[in-house]
Amino acid sequence: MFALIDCNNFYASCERAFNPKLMGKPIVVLSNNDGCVIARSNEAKALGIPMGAVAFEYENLFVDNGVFVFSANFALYGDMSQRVMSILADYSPEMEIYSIDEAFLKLEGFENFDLQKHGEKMRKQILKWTGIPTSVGIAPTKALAKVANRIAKKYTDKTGGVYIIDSEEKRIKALKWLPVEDVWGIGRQHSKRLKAINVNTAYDFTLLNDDLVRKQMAVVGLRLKHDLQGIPTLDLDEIPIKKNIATTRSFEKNYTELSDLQERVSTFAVSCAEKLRKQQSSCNSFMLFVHTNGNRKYLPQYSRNIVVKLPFATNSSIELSKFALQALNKIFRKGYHYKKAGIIVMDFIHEDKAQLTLFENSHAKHKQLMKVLDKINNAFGQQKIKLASQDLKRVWKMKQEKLSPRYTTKLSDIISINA
DNA sequence: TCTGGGGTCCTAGGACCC
DNA sequence: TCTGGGGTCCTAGGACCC
Repeated sequence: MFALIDCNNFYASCERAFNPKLMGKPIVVLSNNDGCVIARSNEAKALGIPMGAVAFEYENLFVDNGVFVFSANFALYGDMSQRVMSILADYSPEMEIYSIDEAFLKLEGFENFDLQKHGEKMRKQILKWTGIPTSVGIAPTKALAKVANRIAKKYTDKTGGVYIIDSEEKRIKALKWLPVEDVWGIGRQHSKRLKAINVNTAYDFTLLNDDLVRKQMAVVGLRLKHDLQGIPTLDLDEIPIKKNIATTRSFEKNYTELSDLQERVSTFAVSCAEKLRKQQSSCNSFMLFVHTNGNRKYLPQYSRNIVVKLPFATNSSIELSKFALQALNKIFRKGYHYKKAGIIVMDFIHEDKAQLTLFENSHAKHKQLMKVLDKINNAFGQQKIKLASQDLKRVWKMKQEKLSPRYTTKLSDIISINA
């Protein structure tokens, strides 16, 4: 059996965990630059605030309904996620961290366990130790565990937050209940096409013949169908080494000068290099893009990307930044209002297995240097040591007007309690 | 004034090889 | 009238996820 544990309204719940006054109150969390809504508490959902709502368009509704609004506090959410995951790791030797707020556990050899109790115990412990409410779905396949999780979440009172699909009747009942567009792996495009041929529920989908599914949705769709039928097809992905890493940002205002973009791009490159080193990868190529604000149709638009094949694999901040700035010079055009840029590094190789070339190689001393750099930045806070090409003065500032304290990762932000 | 950021996988088609 | 058959690698684009 597989269990899927999903944190309920994760970002909103993190904010609430440190601020009990928010219990039962509507909460929304905004994206970077306070742009749009990326998380909502149940109370906020009930007010009809959709996912992705543009914040300034909903300002009145927020005020009128006493909605508590937060800027995204990823330092807090990341740390809370780690706490939840480390608790879950004790519940099975095989675990896949699927996203910041979800994990699959493989329950192999748990035949003599009462899985309902096992699930309830997880929920209880996570809630007690972190303050985060969760839902648990358990089923013979990953896709069915997703379905079970949905039921557990929707009918928390009835299910105790844990739902198990362990019989054919339950499987069919669950699939008939689930609209096809809510199936994990069936998005907007596919569900539109499926509905056109009168496939409205997950159950209808499992009745289609293989060839049709294969033709319309490729092997991905076919695997999903089998998994929903209860034939285990998707297995745990245990050690996810990333194949691409990106650092991209919208700017708080428009940039017109090359020098402004240079500072930001250099910082994006440094951030990508740090993430590469964290998983011991080096990249062989990267893509840099810049573009203007697509929502400002009356301004001249410009959007360009450039893919750069590096002469050697690297994860050195210095080298990556240098190449990124060269690339920026190639695609920058004067006279535009730039709103967003980013770097995506690709084509990875283990940092120790990089092929040496005859003429040019990653600077040998950089490896040591980066080690020291990471150590210092880890100990004294991110960005303590920067490259000169980065934003040393840091004149820019992300719009984060409603940022909560970093309760768990910053010494000065830790709550004091008078007892 | 104001519109996020990060990933994965698959397929078709082109360029190239023999 | 009629123009082969088998590969690989790469890229862009589309679909999906959180």
